[in-house]
Amino acid sequence: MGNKVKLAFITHNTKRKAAFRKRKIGILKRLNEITTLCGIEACGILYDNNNPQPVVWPTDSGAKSVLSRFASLPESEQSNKKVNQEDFLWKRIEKDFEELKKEREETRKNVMAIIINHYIYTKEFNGNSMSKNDLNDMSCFIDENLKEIYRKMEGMKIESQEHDGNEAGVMNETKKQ
Amino acid sequence: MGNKVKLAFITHNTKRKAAFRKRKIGILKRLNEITTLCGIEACGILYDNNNPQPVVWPTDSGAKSVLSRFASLPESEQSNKKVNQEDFLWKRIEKDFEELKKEREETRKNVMAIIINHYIYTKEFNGNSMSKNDLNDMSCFIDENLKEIYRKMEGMKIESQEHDGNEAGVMNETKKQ
DNA sequence: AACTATTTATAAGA
DNA sequence: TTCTTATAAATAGTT
Repeated sequence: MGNKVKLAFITHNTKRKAAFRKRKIGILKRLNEITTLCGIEACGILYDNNNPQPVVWPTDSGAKSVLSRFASLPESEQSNKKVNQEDFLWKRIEKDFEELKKEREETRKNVMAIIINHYIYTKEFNGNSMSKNDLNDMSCFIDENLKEIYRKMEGMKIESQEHDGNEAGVMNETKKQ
Repeated sequence: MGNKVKLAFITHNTKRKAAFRKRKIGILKRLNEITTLCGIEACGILYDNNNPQPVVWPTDSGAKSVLSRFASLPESEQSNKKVNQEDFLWKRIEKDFEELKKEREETRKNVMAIIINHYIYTKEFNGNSMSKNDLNDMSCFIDENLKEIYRKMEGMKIESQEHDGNEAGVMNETKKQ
């Protein structure tokens, strides 16, 4: 808990969304605090990925009034972040799929790492380098374990996504904020 | 030190300015973090009373130079936790696979949600309830979009994991923390 | 959503 | 202003 987190894109979908939810609140709160405490004007705009409508602080109109002052600045510095629906749609979907691929690769690596750790532990292998024999032994160990894993995970296999034509069900999908 | 402060205008001049200086940095840092961590776009504008030029994030170069200090945070905390129990091994592997399944389901829902949002946006549908016609129209819209998506995502499909017997390569796997 | 161990921000003092 | 430090606040992971 409260772990330090590396300043880099969080690939894990659920974790990233949780982080966004929490941090969004944090930023909005701080904007509210600094304006109240220091008597200044400010605004903030956050583009939630799933939502073409950005989170705007203080309010749309409040932000606009601040932005109108900002309008006197050179065009390039203004928030030219208008999201074209079409672009947005594709960008977001591609991203989702990319993340899923990454996630899958990570799972594979995790499983490998676990097996290797397990090997090191069970064999009490402490050497700095592996002999030909060690390597062979480890290969066998990994092979056995992988087979076992995939056998046990039978019901958990990730099938490819299919479009089954059952659109009637889509109305039941939860709409993302 | 670190006293709690009432959420109200700080009348003391020096204190208020000090608070602004510090909190400005805090907000800019958080904007930088949320955009990096969550892969979203955001911007923030702060009007310092004494300065006609607002602090602008991310485009203002001054703000960026402040943030550059935070760009490279210490990252290596290699917890050399040994995975050391049979139970633990299986629990972790199962968890990894479970997460991957969840991830996949989430991606599907995301795509659905995006399409539905897109429908509502493009059709400018504002009604509280849908008529039979609306529903039908929407179904067609979703259907077309899904087909398009799966066609475009052809190369991104998530195949099921296979054990290909190529254990020689495992030594190259990056071990997770 | 609520909890809690940590990390991070920050108010006041030096 | 910058640094230090005690305390408050945010938040990552978990349930």
